[in-house]
Amino acid sequence: MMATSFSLGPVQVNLPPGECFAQFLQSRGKRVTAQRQVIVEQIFSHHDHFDAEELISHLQPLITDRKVSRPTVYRTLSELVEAGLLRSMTLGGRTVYEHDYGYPRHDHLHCQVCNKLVEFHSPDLERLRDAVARENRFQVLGHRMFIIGVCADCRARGLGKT
Amino acid sequence: MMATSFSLGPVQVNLPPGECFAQFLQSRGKRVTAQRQVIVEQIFSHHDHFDAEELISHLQPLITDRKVSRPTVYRTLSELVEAGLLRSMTLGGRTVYEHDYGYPRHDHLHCQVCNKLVEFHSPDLERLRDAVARENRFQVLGHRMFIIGVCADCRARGLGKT
DNA sequence: GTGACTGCAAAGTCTTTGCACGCGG
DNA sequence: CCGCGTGCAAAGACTTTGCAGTCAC
Repeated sequence: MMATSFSLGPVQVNLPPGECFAQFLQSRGKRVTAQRQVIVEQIFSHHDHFDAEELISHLQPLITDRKVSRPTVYRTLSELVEAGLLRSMTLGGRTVYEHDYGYPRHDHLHCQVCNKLVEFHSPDLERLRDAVARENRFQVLGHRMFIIGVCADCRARGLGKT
Repeated sequence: MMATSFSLGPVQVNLPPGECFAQFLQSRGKRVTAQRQVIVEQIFSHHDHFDAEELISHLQPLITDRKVSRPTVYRTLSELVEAGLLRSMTLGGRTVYEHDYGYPRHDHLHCQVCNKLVEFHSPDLERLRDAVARENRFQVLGHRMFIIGVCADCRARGLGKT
């Protein structure tokens, strides 16, 4: 029985994200600082999509107390992507992040009205991707797929009729 | 036999892009100005992907002569997207445009090394998209799919080995 | 101890906006 | 001639960088 309400369900992982990040840092001769720890903790305390600004607003008290600064948040986000803990995508000009550790690969439906991101997973999409890449003699590193549209809620509210 | 070298081949259209844009403008009570005309002409003079900065550099003489300004280029690009003549996507923080008039719908392989965009078309992808959207009760407006990888050229040059 | 990390302030990059003049319809 | 469109300058949104003090190891 699952206590989580993730739409795709968690994936088996050995270490909590913080540990994993610490190992990554150590393997690079980087340091495990209070700032990096608190940022990872905040990020993995719940599953959602977020951008730097949203993360910063969640860290607001720490920012105000000068315990964490805006540049450090940006710097740490890059490191987390490097470490494979986060995935990043660009959505309407800003960089949006999501968990890529303890969470299955997936793609998104993007509601143009409420800006919501809904996740889905499709093995067929990956097969299609690999086939196309093969035809074009591309080495696949990954992909990004967004289905753009209007979600059921917004349609129900009559906001998608335009 | 085709004289064009487009990777996907042109599509039948009634009007040249400039005409089409003029009609769009008129239908909205907007004006057909010299600036708008020269910008559309430049954009559709050859088929490629470009961002605002690249377009501006192609228009450099006109910019220097104060015949066209940077804000006008941005404003016109938005109008062309609205008019359905261009499609836009965000790639690494900047907005990239491509023809969406007289050219078939397609998706892209994106080479991480040389930054090249290679086009492909897959009806299967659209079917998959529609099926996923239906499952999630989304009204489909479109999609964006990027296959991220390393192109054959870059791999041949040994640049994809990391 | 020493060098990586941080906060701060400032700069960068891309894009948008306010405004007064100019020109299309 | 009305008012949309323009160039200009400036602001804006988001992100990065230079630097000197600080802290992890």
